[in-house]
Amino acid sequence: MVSSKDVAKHAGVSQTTVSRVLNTPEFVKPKTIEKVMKAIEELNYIPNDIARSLVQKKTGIITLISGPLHNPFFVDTTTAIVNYVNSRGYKVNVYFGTEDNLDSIYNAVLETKADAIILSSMLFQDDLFFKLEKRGIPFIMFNRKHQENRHFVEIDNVNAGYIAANHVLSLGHQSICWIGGPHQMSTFDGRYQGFKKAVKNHGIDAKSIPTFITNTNKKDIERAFDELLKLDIRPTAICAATDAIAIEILNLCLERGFQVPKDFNVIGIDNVELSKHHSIALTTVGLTSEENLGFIAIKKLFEVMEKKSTCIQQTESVKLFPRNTTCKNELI
Amino acid sequence: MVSSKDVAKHAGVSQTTVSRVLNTPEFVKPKTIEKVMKAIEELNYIPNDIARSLVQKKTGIITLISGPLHNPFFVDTTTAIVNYVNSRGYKVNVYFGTEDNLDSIYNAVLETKADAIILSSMLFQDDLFFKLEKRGIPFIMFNRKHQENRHFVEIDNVNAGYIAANHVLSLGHQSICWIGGPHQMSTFDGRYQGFKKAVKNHGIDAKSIPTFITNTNKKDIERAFDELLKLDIRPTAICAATDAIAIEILNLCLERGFQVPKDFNVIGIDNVELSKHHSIALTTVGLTSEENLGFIAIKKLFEVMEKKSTCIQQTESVKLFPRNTTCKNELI
DNA sequence: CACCAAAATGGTTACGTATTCATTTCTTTA
DNA sequence: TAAAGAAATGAATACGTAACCATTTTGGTG
Repeated sequence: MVSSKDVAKHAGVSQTTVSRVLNTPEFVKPKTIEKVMKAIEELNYIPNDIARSLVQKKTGIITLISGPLHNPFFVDTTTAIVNYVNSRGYKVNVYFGTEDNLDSIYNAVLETKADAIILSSMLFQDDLFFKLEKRGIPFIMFNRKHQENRHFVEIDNVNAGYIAANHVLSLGHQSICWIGGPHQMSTFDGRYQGFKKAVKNHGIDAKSIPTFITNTNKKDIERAFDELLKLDIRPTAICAATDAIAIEILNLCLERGFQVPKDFNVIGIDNVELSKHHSIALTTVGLTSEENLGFIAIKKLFEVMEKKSTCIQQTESVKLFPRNTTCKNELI
Repeated sequence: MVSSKDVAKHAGVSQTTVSRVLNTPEFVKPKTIEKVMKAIEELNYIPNDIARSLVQKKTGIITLISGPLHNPFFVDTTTAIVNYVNSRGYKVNVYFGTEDNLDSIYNAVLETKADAIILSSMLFQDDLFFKLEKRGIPFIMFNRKHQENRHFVEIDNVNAGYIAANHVLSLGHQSICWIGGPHQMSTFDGRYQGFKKAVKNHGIDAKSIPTFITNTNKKDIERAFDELLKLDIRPTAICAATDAIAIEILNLCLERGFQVPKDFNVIGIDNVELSKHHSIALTTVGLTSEENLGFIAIKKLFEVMEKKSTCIQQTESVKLFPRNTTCKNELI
């Protein structure tokens, strides 16, 4: 391992000067720069970023705790976040959190020196929030928020749920249902609140509406779908809390020989890139803005790191994206 | 920032002992461990992994240079790689390489102290290969290989191309075409070689077959597809070099009002997770083994890091996965 | 030519840990 | 109880860089 000392010796200058050539060349005589650069070249010297981190107390690393990529939402956000972070000259440590591995991820992350953390895995009540605040590293949540109501960027979940339910109800569907995830996550909770509100607005008793609260892995969604098929009155429209769930429902429908939207209407929330594919063409609710939620969040996080902002509390507006998985209820 | 020295002082021991408590507690008296742990607790001490990296000359970081996630192949490999690396207690620096940003990624990566590198972006002739060997860091390529023929895990690309072409030809399609990427990438080159071989085996002059070599972003694929539609004899089967291309072709077909497989048969290569979705149901060619290619590669990389292996040269066998985007040519 | 300010360079230290080697303390056994 | 060996601890150092402060060199001016 060739160090800046070796370069210094080889160039006949001090290590300090080598450091200056690389960081503040404007304070070094051109001729000296030349000498040092030549030595760097000849010795094939590469600065040790670890040593630099130690002395500067900056790692240039952002930690991302994302959900798994089989959820297309995280495909979009991970892309946006990683690319933005790298374009800013930082590195990204990526973790894909699931129910199983979150604890070990948190342990690893808390023992890692990163300049900031961006995560989506936070629960509404989560000790992690306080651990992070105690740790003193800037952090931001995207998609989900904590009950402390700080450091988050989310979509207007309540309104999204409302718009989704309202859409299918307005299309004449009398018998609808909800498939969502655990309400410890602000996302699912908010969206379901909005869903219920729309249902009530249409004069329907929310309690009469079949509601499936499930984990979001494939198997559990399938289990919920099987339950759904057993209902006495089979719903004509399925409101899914996320596009990921909706797209998996789509898959299950086709697998079982049902047609969408003929047999079932399906609507999601998130307006994921994949939902735009013409083989999917999922009706969904998503950001009014063109920007990706992960992108909005990571930009905000950099603002915090640069002390331009201190506390982020941002809720983005949403709108309907009608596509081919919903249609007027023919039975009317 | 509370350091191990602070803990030492607070516990009334030396810094060395603090270090030992954390790393080799079997050499420390139980009572001393207790004292130190109490101090760690009280001071809320967290070891500085950067300082540790500096002295141990190990960062615990693996660099992953992947392709972009809008390519579903990289969704699968990134998932497999990141999860495996994290399960081994390492961290992953992720980059998504495109035509535009590869140079800056390489610069960043070469200046980053990682314990190893796993990448898919290598060209068949690529200076990067030699730079990496010079750098002396273990590295492995997945999906693509370099002409030096070392450090790679790939699928049997030639056979994959052969199987794909053979499949549609055997279904009675006389007029077929090829859409692939630049041949500087071993993947595209190998697959096209196999495609041509199958064509010849069916007594067709390979030169008569329309061949579109395109960049793999959405716009360029669309451009190729438009060219395809202008052909005098419109092909009934489209062989795509990757599932990513095939799935985008699917999208374009539907967008333009064509039906698959009625108007066009489409076949891909890679057997990407998304291809199994019933809305897509893409016929494709993929690994015989159940394991993901990224998973195979990252396991091999760890073997190299542990000096169990030195040079990886692995080609995995493939087979056909017939689904709904291909069918017998009705015109026969 | 002498002097002074500005420019350029160098010596030393800190960052926080693991490691090496030396020293002290404890345990066992004759 | 003394000696020898084992167990436990500590002091000093290295890792490779940036930063701070001190020193030398340069260039311009009277």
